[in-house]
Amino acid sequence: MTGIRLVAREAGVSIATVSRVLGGHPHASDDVRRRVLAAAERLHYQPSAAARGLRTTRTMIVGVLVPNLANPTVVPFLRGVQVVAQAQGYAVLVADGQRSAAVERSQLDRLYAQRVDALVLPSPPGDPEHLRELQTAGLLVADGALDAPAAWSLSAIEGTATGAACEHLAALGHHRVGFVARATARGSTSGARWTLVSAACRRVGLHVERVALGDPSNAGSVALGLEQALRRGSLTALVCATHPLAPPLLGGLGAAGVDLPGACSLVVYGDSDWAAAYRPPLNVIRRDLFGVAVSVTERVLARLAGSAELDPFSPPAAEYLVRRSVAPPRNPAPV
Amino acid sequence: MTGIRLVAREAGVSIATVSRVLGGHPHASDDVRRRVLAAAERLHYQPSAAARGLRTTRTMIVGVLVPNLANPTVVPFLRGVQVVAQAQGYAVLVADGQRSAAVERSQLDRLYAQRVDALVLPSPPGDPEHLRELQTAGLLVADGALDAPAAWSLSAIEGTATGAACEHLAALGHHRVGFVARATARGSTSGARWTLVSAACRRVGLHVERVALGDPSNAGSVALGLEQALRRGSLTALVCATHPLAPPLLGGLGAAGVDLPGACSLVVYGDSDWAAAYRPPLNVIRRDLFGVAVSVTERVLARLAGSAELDPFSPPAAEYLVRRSVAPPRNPAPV
DNA sequence: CCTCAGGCTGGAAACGTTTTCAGTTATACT
DNA sequence: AGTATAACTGAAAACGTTTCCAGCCTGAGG
Repeated sequence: MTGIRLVAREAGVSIATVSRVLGGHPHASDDVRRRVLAAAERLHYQPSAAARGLRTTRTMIVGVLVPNLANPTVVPFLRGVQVVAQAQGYAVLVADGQRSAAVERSQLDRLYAQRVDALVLPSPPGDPEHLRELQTAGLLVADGALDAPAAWSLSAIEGTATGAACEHLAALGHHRVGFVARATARGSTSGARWTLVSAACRRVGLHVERVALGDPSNAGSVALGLEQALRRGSLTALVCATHPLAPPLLGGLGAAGVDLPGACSLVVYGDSDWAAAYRPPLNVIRRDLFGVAVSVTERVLARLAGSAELDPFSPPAAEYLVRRSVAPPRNPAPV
Repeated sequence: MTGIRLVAREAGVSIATVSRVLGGHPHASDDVRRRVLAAAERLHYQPSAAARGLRTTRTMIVGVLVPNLANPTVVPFLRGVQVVAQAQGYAVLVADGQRSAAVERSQLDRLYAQRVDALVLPSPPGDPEHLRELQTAGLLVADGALDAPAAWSLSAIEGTATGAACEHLAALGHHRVGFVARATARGSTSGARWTLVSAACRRVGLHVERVALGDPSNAGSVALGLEQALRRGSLTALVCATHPLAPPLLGGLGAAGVDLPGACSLVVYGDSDWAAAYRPPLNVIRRDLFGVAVSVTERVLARLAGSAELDPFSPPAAEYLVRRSVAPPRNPAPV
């Protein structure tokens, strides 16, 4: 004898009654209600989510699939999902794509097998086709995750901020800037940003070239590579393609003895507490990922609750924050 | 007609057979096996985890309860749990205590309701009693989460590293150090570390006093408070109680124009990429939270799989990493 | 040719809920 | 007082699996 049946016996009623009073449904005499509540309390009864889910086809779980948990950037997003899910009584199942489209697919399948009530993603998945299949199979997918080219694309979100940053650089007299990304830039993010940056630079008459960061775990090699790149390209400013790349980049700069922002200005994509506290405080292009997660999750849960169709969500634009890591170049090139 | 039944019809067999071949059980003719596999594939069949869990009493979910998701410290832990869980076919349910014992309790209940196969925590919960109840109710709790006073306590893990840091400070000629924590130090972590630090300081003959960091979001006020505290106490070194506190602390130091490490040395609890790349690189006391998460999760899953009882796990000791944020005091106090 | 064994297969129960439907009792009218 | 209505309660079905058990069929050995 287990679960609800045990409570029923303890309270001297039927399981139907127990279910009703615990479910807050009407039609239960005060006497019975008291007895049931007491019994449930005494037995520490917690209805099995599996059984309930089976019956109701509602699991009260929202799934999150992140491309790569090792990237701290996703944490604010995760937290945003957490707070609204938790507030509305949902649990959160986190799956990690581990940078691999294959892993991502298998995780998607797992999420689907768990019949999560809704799925939210911080960015479009590597394999949109697969996701679309699951969606037609009934998976409720949050806003935008499928429509990369639309409002969600980085170009829409980070376009103007990127433009502002490049204008800033140009206005101060910079002429040649480097775009720092991993040597093997497999992330779609880096790629999209490269497009953004090169377009913006062209617009304001800045020369831009890619600078590969070697093995980020080896400060010495990073320093060497960086130094050469700066000299060879006579670059006076750097744009860091992703936030996690900033620490190794800064480490390399430090090891190479490059003065920041004197010898080289820096703008990095993504913000964080430490970026604001760095010496000098870093100029960044910031997205409010927490806010986005909150809105998106709220919206998908509302849709789940059957609220009317809402107009498509457009995430807030990123902003360019000027702090102290950008300065005029030491030797302005002649016009 | 749904789920397995649909597949069964499509393949022209009974649901029992479908279940068997999909479950990899023996006794299935090649012909049937092929048909079933094909049908399952065609229909994108994914068994409902709820139904399966109901029947097998295994949910293939491991729960993680973190005290506060906003603290980036937990991310490596989370990731550790993720990689081993994922590798062994488990999904991960993340619950956030949001710094509140009450929330934590309700989240624990939710986790229990979901019948997670195992629960792992980065640190003992605020209300061990409640957890213990759930444990007797059948929740499998990972190593150590319940026995705060034993091997898991911070004093066991961070004791010697703390000692090393204090000795280092003393050896360089420091006499008076400040312990920086939030004004309202509600976290048990800060408290435990204060005990640790004051004991270690006493042992090596260092004076130590608490320094409250005002509102971390206001760099000006932090700077002011810090400056006063340093002067009034004639402190020449600071220990930062928690990692998330370091950025505001550094920001304040910067705003106050305090030279690091010239005018003031600094040791912070917890490590991260940026701490190593800071200028100067920070001396830290580091725990390998990722490694701990991996071991702990592996162990609890092994236990779940019915492997023999293992000897209790003792997490690896923290280490004191000396980088460049500690230097001799500018004006060594007279002996 | 008959029997027996053993490999395959299907029927049906069970897992713990929620919910419908019908039944029972009490209450309020006429 | 009789009846209709409402309030409350319980029996039972259903959700989608897994698994036990029994039955069937095939092949082999006598």
